[in-house]
Amino acid sequence: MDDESTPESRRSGYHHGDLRASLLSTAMEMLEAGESFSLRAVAREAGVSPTAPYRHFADREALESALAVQGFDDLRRRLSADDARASSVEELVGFAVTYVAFALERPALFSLMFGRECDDSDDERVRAAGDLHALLADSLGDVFPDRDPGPLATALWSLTHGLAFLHLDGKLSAASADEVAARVRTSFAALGFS
Amino acid sequence: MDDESTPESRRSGYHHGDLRASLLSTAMEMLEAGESFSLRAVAREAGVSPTAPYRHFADREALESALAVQGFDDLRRRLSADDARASSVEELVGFAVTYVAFALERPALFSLMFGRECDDSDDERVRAAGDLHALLADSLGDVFPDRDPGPLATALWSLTHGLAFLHLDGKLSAASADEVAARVRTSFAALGFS
DNA sequence: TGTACATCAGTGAACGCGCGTTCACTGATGTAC
DNA sequence: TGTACATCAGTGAACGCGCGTTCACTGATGTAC
Repeated sequence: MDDESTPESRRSGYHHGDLRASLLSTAMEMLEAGESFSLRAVAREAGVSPTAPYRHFADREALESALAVQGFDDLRRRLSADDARASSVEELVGFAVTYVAFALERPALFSLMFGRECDDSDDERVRAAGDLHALLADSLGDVFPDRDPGPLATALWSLTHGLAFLHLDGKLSAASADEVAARVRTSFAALGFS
Repeated sequence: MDDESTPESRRSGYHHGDLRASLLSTAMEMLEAGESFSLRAVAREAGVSPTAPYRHFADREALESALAVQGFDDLRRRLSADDARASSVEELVGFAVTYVAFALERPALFSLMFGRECDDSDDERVRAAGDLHALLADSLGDVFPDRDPGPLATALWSLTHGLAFLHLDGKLSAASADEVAARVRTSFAALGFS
């Protein structure tokens, strides 16, 4: 094995090269298309037998958690490329706009991240969710140093999360991403955050 | 048929008497137990063949919509037994507390009402959802006659809805219903509503 | 350098599951004469 | 009042579906001597 051999270059008919990564990206594409997925469907899409994924993931839930981890990290990076906190109310509202936009662009992934099922025994998942949470909590602490951050954090997170889900589930309709963003800003403004 | 013969009293081995109502209440019990259900499971539970429900519901979705209608009506009645609007901030916050409590007590029903799938072609469903919506919107108009009700309604509904879902999905944990109620009140208070 | 062998990463058939839905049917009920 | 008949409300077998998972297997790869 020389240094230039990437996983892809090592592919042969039988051995895939980097099936784990390939499964993850395939599954992510399916989520991004708004579909949910099954182990079998992912394998099919990746051009591999239905049982091959079991070499890389203990079970369906393990694959799901791996995707959730990517989702949490993606969302965090999108909120703040360099993990810089929000430092003004304006930036905080910007976070909310991004959060809702993320939910609408990648609804199946968002549901997977925040939907009912949640594997707390997956350390990476706990880490990724924690990192995201820390960014938001720290930002809030910076912007409102004088207020008890707990209740405010819960309230603003709930507000944002609710906006995301109401749009996702079609209870609040909007023609475009811009309209959604405007509604998020208006909602925050109606509560005095602008 | 005399006046005293209730549907139940007309049951025979073969004819059920009032299967439609029985299917609805069986399905509702399953939802209340937190399970989701299938047409087959409901039929099984009701002691009837898997195909019997088709006499009363066109398909699975029709049954679901009928349940959602009950859910909307139940929630509305629970918010306000006589459809009286909230007339103070305090009562408005009480609505939110009730809304979240409802979601946590009947999570599967709540998801069915507000979750992704939604049949807008079912008139009864549209009616029931509309009635609930009207109660909330009218209340808000009464309590804040001077403010543009739209943005505020969206914001407060989102806040409440977000609180419900974050609790449902285990992102906000609480040991008891009282704790949840307290968190709802605290959240509203943190935004100046108390 | 060549070879034996352990290990890795796939395959393919099969399992049992529950689902929604269709079909032709039949038992029970209500009604018109 | 009794009877013929239409209609209603069930049954039960069967369809095809996709799923997660298991199992014994085999082809490919890497390594130790």
